[in-house]
Amino acid sequence: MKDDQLISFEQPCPIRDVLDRIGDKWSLLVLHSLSEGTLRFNGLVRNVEDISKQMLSKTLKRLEKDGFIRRTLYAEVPLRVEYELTDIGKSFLKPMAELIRWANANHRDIVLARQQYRLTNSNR
Amino acid sequence: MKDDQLISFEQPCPIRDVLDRIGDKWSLLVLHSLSEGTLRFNGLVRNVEDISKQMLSKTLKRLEKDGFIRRTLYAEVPLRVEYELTDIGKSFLKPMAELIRWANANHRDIVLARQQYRLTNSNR
DNA sequence: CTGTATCCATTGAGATACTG
DNA sequence: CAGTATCTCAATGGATACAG
Repeated sequence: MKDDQLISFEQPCPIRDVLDRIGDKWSLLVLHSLSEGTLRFNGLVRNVEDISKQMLSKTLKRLEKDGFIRRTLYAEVPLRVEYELTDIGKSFLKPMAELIRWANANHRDIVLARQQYRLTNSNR
Repeated sequence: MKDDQLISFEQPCPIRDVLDRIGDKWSLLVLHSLSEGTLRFNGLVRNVEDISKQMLSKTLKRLEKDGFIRRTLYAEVPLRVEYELTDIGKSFLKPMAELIRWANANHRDIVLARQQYRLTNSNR
């Protein structure tokens, strides 16, 4: 596949479709949390900084629906539910790590560019 | 840097900050369009499938503000404006290509997982 | 040619309270 | 323990018309 054909515009566009899932506020953080291993619901609440139970619930459902994670219910008392990455989820860790690495490495430059932009366009 | 420290929760979290910029609907497609070289406004409108002038304008402004692209105005008649990637923008192409490659490679599996999920949970 | 202004519909996200 | 229901607010995105 040639580089200039990386983005396909067939319906639905894969990159658009994938971005719609992981481009939200929490998905990447949840996936990262699960990269170390299985976690329970409240474990994720504690592990993912500042996420509410409600947003975690929604995020987990979407990720499960798209096959990134697997939900296992143990009918015990009290209830136990475990979340873990599927093969799809695990394979996604690699490009995700690249993205995170880039973000960490370049965040400072972006912040500086933003400041410079504000200075240059203070005459708005 | 250890892998489990890839995501920093310092304020502001770099990955959150970067995702907020490129996680929207058009940024990635615009950056990809510019990866081949300089383009003018209407060139981008033609190049980026289905984007409206208004969304292109907003997207370009954000990308410029964050230092991903550079806008050059030529005061001719008629007006000419050129957009091109900055060094930050160019360096971002690498992790972006990884992401796109993954999306293209795994999109089919995601669609299948989604169908399977619907079948399994038809008793909702 | 290169945009901006305005209005509107949809979605994401947070707070709180409640359930099996 | 593991969620859901409801409400509200803010941000995104799209259509159309207008402007320098």
